[in-house]
Amino acid sequence: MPLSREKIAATAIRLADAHGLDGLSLRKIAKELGVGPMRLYDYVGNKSELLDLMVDVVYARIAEVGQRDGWRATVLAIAHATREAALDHEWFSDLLGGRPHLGPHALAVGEATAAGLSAAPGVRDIDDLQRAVGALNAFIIGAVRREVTERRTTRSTGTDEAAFQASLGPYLTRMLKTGRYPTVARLVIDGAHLNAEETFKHNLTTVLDGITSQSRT
Amino acid sequence: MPLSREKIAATAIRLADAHGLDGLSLRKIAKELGVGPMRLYDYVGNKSELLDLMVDVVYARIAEVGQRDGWRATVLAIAHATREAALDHEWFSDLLGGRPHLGPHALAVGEATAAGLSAAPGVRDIDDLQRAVGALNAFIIGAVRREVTERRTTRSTGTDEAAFQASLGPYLTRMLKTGRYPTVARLVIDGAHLNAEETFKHNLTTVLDGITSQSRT
DNA sequence: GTATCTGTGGATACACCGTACGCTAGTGAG
DNA sequence: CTCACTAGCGTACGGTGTATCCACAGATAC
Repeated sequence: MPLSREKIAATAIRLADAHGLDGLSLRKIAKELGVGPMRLYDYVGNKSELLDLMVDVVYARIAEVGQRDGWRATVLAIAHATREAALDHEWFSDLLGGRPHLGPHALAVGEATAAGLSAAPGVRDIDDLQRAVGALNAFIIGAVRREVTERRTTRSTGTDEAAFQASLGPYLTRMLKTGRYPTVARLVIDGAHLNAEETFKHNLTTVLDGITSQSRT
Repeated sequence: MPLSREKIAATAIRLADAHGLDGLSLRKIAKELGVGPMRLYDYVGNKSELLDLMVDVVYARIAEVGQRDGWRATVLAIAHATREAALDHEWFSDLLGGRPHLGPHALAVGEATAAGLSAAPGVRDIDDLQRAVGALNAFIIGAVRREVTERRTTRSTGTDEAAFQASLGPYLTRMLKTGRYPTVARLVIDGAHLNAEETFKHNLTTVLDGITSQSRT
């Protein structure tokens, strides 16, 4: 059985997609590949390195969005591709931002993002660019993390109102009845369940508008 | 030895502060408290519940910022308190956003944030509020996660330029020499190391400005 | 006083994890 | 043929979360 980093990573991704990071172990990967667990160490130094490799494989997909017409379209495309990738590989959102991502594809995505933002109005010098990259990446990391968490919660509590009421609902209902959280109550009770993709897009635009309207502080 | 959830959580927080979440185990907590590990299960259902409890203890501290004059000052204070808490308890940034945080203190912080934002210009109805809360929380989660990651990286690679050059630097230098990442290279080589607190504040302002300048879409 | 029951808490065990290390078999060179 | 090296597997170690059982002490009933 010939092995390679790519093959190990692909198997790991498949297992993580199916079972999450908690369900991913080197033994399981090895078993899936029909080899002994220690074989994997010929190709990856340790589990952490394997996780980094998996992240970079996902970044390879994000990097495929390519150049768009104009900085804004480019940055938007990258952000949306990141979100799509995280929804397809939910474990990615658990890892995103948790370590420096320096694989070749992560660097390529970082380059495309930074190059795009460097052309944005409001970004006048290297400091501006650093702040803008930071703001955008912070938003993306946080937004996909929250969205994946919400999907997982919905999945584990049921996808309809009745199932929610049966599990998390009683506790939350009891807390909201205290009257201590009126705005949260309004959000939970009255809040339409906004379309996630449109929310992401809207808030991404909010952040970009904030970046482009920045005056020198 | 009388136990309580509070005592267990406080011990867990102390251990996690010292050793990170990877260095936290129920056995170690139990040992620190001088009891058998299974004793903890009289007070917390499982490890996951303990982590949620720890998160809510940190939120109790964030909730202490109290009301400020005006929505903006309130929201800024909460965001800064969240960052401070995450810097004091770095494991908090690993958990933030990864599960719904519904403890009483987390709800209190959520309430203060939402109530503040509901008074912001640009937030006209419940949908606007939901999007604004989402954008702000996404930013905060992402920003503290990135900042803590950067601190950890700096700590593990050394705090000066020579140590960085000795560890991560060779790989990154080699990658940047390829010429494939010119903007990233500029950021790494020319980029001043911006003050983290000021960057957070600046970018937080950017997001809030984006929120308040939103026209109906 | 003795016997029995109940509750508390520790000990043991299980299934699993990442990774160190040793051993064996096969292959190639001399 | 013998020896050395390499590839790969098996075993082991120290650790994890959590299930389960047992012993002991105290309380209660007779």
